[in-house]
Amino acid sequence: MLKLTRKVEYSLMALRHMQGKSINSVSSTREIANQYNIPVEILAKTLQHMAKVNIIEAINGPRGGYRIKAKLKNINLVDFFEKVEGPLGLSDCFYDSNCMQIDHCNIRTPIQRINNNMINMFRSMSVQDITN
Amino acid sequence: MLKLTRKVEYSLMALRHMQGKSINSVSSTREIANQYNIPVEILAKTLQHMAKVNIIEAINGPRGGYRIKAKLKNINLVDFFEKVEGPLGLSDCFYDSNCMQIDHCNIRTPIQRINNNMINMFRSMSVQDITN
DNA sequence: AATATACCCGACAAATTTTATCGGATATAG
DNA sequence: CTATATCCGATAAAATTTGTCGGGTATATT
Repeated sequence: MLKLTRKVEYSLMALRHMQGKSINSVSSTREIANQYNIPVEILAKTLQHMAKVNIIEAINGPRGGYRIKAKLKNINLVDFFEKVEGPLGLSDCFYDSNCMQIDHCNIRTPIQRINNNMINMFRSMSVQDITN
Repeated sequence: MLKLTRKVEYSLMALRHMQGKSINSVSSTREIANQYNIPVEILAKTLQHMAKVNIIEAINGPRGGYRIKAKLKNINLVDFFEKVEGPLGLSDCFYDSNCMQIDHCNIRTPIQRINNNMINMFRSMSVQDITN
């Protein structure tokens, strides 16, 4: 409960890796996977996804790879988590409402308060705060 | 990702339910399960567990049930989550370290910072803040 | 043009975690 | 005695997360 997924972790690790390199150099999937002991195919998907949502960009062909495209300083953690993993929320009922308890639930409002606190906390941090 | 489990939700719902009743009256598993549309057997286990960690206490026999035992005001959410669900942490590596990446990981420290923020946030709220 | 390297992507499979069920036990009020 | 309620380990089902496979496209280099 309350854990990051590997997909998010791998994404952050890759971003941090790329950020340590000069601006125009690229990092290949294999290079990153080897260095951090990540299964190549999983990392490949993860990076493809980050490219699709424009956080990084892909350079095809030999000597290709990925490099950072977005300004990491301008992406807060809520945006990042949602781009990588989908909607955020301590309970599903805050974004998708077919819950058996919906009519009887007596803790929806209080949990929403905690949820808001959590969201605010994540929104106050940028991806760069982590990859730096 | 970052969701509460049903066990935690059911626990909070039950506590809130009990808190709405007079001090010495008890609530049976069946009563709570019916009212909030929770599978009886699951709720039974959940309540048994809460009794074992002394948050509530069980009264056996007919006309028995559970009632609140601890001062909910004095239990912060970190303690509560850990009593109900076990250790808390955005990544396993903060409490159990057999991770393949441990020697290569480049985001351990930054994630620990977020983790601390989250923990502090939860520690600043009591169970009573939710059940009231 | 051929080749080797690297990204692209859908479908599927394994593993893990969460959620739920079953069966039979003990305690006690009436 | 009996009915109601808690107790509890074992197991099964469901959902989610994590990982694999197979075949594709793009392009730098020779």
